[in-house]
Amino acid sequence: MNKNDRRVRRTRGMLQEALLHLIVEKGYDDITVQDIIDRADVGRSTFYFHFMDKEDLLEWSINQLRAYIEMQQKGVQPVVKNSGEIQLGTSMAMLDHAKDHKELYQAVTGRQSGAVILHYFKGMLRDLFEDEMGTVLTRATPSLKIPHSLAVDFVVNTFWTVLTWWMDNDIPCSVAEADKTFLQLVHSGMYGD
Amino acid sequence: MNKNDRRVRRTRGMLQEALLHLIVEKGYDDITVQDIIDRADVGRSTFYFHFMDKEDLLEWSINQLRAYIEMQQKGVQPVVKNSGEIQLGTSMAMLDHAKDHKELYQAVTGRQSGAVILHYFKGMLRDLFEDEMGTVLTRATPSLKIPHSLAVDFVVNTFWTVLTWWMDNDIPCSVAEADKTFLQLVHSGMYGD
DNA sequence: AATGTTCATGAACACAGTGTTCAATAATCA
DNA sequence: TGATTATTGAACACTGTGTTCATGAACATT
Repeated sequence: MNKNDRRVRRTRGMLQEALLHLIVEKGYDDITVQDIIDRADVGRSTFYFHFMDKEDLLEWSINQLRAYIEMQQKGVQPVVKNSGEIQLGTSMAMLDHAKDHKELYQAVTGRQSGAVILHYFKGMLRDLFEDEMGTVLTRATPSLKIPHSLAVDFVVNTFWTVLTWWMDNDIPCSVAEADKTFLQLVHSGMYGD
Repeated sequence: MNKNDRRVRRTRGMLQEALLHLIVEKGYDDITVQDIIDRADVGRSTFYFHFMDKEDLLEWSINQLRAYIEMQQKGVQPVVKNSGEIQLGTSMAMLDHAKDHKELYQAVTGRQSGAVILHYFKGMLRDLFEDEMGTVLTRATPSLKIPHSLAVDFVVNTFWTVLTWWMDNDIPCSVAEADKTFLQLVHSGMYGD
């Protein structure tokens, strides 16, 4: 299968678009392969020619997003200011993207979501944050008390918490403010500083 | 349907036990109703006489757990020490329970889990923590910068992070130490204090 | 111990969704 | 243009769901 064939690009594009729209409409878990091919107007056998199943299509779609975020993220170098404040590219890039695709992110962070989609999404976040933290953490603080793996999990889950909260409540809160809240929680918790 | 009928208690008990064992064996999502009734050795129609579906049985089971934890938790009053340290009953009670049912908690926190089970589990955590925090937060700090709903989410997710990390890595770390780590992250983040 | 009530059983059923196969057709590439 | 490669749709076997119903078993009560 030649991925540069115009037909292939077209088919995969339509399937991905159908998936994303359906996630917004009914949540990932309730989607059936039938729904996807109906919406994309693609033959059943065609779907299985490209992807093993629904999950395979999701994984591919998430990887497309990952590539995009990685591109955006490279613009912002992770920084540790003198004041102790941290700045990360990943969180800003993700929040920006979330702002531009609010419906999708509301669906992914909301109750309608699914275990699988969460798994892949958080997996992506983990990779992205771990990259940056490798740089920041060693530079910023040899005095970190908790294990590295727990630190990464903590950052990922705190980001997820803020993202979910930001998406759920229609709060007139800018990307910068959301990012600041995230960094504050990670850095100093609810009371520290 | 009389819930005190010995037959009812027996049937529901067998179904719950089957569910929990199957969660450990293959993860919630992969379980079918067929699996449950096979393992419980209960008729198909009997299952549907008691529960609407797999999810209904799960919800009932989680509520059983909630009742148990609430009982345990009441032993420990939430405290704010002079040093600023916090002490919560919920986290200790949960960690204790997790220690005694490690296989189950590993299955629930692990990759094999499911969206539905996470939803109910975190819902339970949210209720329990919110109760305690209503007391602690108002008493401890009028200077909390983030909204209350975000604070509760943050506590729940941070607890989930620590619990998951504790279950995943077979670290020889006591309940008290895990609880301390959790409280530190919530209170002061990774760097604060 | 007998009785009326309630629960448990298992087989049968219609239904929805999955993933595969195959021969025919249409679009693409070079 | 001709060879290649993707797409199509219908048919198929399969797995699991949730319901129904007549029969049998366990229960509480007197």
